[in-house]
Amino acid sequence: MMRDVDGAAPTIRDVARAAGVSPMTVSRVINESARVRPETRKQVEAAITSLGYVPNNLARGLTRQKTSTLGLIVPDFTDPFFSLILRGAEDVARRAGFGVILCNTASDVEREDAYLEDMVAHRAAGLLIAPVGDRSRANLRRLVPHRVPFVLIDRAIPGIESDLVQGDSIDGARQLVAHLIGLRHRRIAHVTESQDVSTARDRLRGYREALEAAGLPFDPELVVEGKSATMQGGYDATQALLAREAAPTAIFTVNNLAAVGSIRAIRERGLTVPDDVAVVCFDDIELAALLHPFLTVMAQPAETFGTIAAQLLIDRIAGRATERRRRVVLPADLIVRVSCGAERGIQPNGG
Amino acid sequence: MMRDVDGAAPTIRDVARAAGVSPMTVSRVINESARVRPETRKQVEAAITSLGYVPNNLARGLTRQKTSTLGLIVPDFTDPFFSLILRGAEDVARRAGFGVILCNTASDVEREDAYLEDMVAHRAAGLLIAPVGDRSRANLRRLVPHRVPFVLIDRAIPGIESDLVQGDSIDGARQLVAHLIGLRHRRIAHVTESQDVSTARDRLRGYREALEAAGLPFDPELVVEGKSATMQGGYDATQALLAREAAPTAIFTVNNLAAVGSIRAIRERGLTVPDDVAVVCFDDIELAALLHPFLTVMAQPAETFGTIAAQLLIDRIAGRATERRRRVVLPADLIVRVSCGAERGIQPNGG
DNA sequence: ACAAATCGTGATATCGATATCACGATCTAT
DNA sequence: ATAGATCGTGATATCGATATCACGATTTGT
Repeated sequence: MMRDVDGAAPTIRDVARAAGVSPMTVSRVINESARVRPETRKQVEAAITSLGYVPNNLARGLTRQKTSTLGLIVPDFTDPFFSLILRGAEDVARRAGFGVILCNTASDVEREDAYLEDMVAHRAAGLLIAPVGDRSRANLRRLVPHRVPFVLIDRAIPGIESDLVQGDSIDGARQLVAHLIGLRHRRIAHVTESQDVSTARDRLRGYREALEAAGLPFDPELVVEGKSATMQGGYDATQALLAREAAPTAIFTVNNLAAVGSIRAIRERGLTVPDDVAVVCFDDIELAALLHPFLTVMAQPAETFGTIAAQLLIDRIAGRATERRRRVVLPADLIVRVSCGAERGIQPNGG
Repeated sequence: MMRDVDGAAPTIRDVARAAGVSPMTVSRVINESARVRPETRKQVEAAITSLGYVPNNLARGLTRQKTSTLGLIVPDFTDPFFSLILRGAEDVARRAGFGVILCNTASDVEREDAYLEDMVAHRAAGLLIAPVGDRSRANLRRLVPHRVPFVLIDRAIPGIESDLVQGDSIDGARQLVAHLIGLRHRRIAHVTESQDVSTARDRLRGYREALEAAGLPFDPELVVEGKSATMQGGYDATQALLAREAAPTAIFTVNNLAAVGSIRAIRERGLTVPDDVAVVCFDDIELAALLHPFLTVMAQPAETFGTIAAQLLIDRIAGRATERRRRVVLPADLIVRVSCGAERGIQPNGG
């Protein structure tokens, strides 16, 4: 077994000693910035590789008073929507020389707060945040005095005037519901989540607008708020819906995970999608769709959410941004598959 | 608009001044460790909240010569298998007071190397690594002199004697193939990835063992190595397979993503799964399965991979581990659904 | 009641890298 | 040829927190 000469990791001083120069010169070499005699540079580089020296980021960040780390905070990174955002953001960040710290809030405001404080403690250069909801407002406000720039993703928060990348939830919901109406559905339910989340509010609004545009009445009984936009939330809400006397013939769920739960609940009741109940939702599940093109969805360009948000943030960190907030709204695409019942022609099923 | 009194973030010195004590006393308060008069503590705590002070982790890490950050390095965190691992690991880490930095290598050895160096620079307390493959060996070796403890996840690397959490790929593959054989398949193909990856080697071995046990010949023509264990890899490999004269009646793919690609290729050729070609694979796709229980898989407890690996790592960091490496092998479960053709009874389709 | 132990607090040095200023050596311009 | 600019390098202070030692004040034991 080989043993290191020295137990601790080599420092810039060790390199300096080995190369016969001052630490300052080593610093110049590793930062490629200043004028160093080529000969000296070579000596230093040799010392660096022979010692396996890696500069200490902590010390660097401390003196420089800033790091090149971005924080990325999402409610759940196993959700394909968010994991795509992460991938997009990570890619752009890395290309720009930033490292990325990922945080999973599990839609828990306190956990979110803990992570935000963590990021402040780490002196992250900036944050990309898909907040838990409006209740995150206090968390984000606490960020301001620390001067950490951040960009909100997917969810807006009234009163928070930061940069923002989001989808067009209102119009997307309108389209989805209009599509159902076009298929002759009249009793269309909406499974949503806490109205604390801007996308949930917007989608509910789009739902109402679509009904109104078609001259259909809005029935509050048909809107059920699951505990969260997850399978469990969708499942529970749908069970409640189906237990009603006048059950809906179609359901629009606030996102893809809720739709999966919804479909489970429908099937467990012995009903069929789309024959008994049509289902549409926001956000695609790419893997599932490839295996079996089933779910009719309003697909958002999730990865692009991530890349654009990262770009906005990096611009701002670099001071390349205007003072004013920037708001990017990306359009969503209606992808018609089986679950809405469209392939059966324009025949209604509810009569 | 409110303006901060001071432009910079408050330091421990600012808190000390505000509370009328020395920085050392503030340090004692925020570390809850030492004896501080309750009265003093209260004053300090008041100063902390009023200033919104957050201790600087960089400085802390520098003096303490260690951080409470774990690095988590995976080939692709949009892959549901890895994203579950992440969730498990992140959960355990957080509970133990560790932050987590996530890195996506995109199965690129050089990118992996860059990330590892990053983690060393950050002085991460330890690393959880699902390596790209055996070619990661050099990367990992470079870690040793820095004394960064790490745990390998999912993939072993010959010659790297670290802690390791993996599934039983040999037996899992054996079971999957035996299942196909039990369904009377005789020409069973295997879509694999680079043999640089231990799981790919093991699964190939299990495949061979199952054939052997059944007295079936091993035909190298039926083993195709995709460029990667992704949809594209599975798609390309399967296209090649189906172009052969004696096409297989069943395909065992090295993982779930490859299976999705495989199925696409099969369908594009106008064939049906499982009637024309049966498909089985490693790793479940939970979301897809809930929507439509189709894929017959060998399901690994991915989240448990993450939790156990994190525990092993944290133990080691805390010095609570033995000197010897620990190797945890978790069993996989065969989940029979549609794609293998089992529901058609034991009727063969190939003759 | 008095020595000894304990308590609460502070002064100082340090972690590793870099910003800043300084300084001798070399180069440039006229 | 000589003043002035430029180059290459180093010395020193500093970033923010903490380890360590020190020291007066209080408590404890007998």
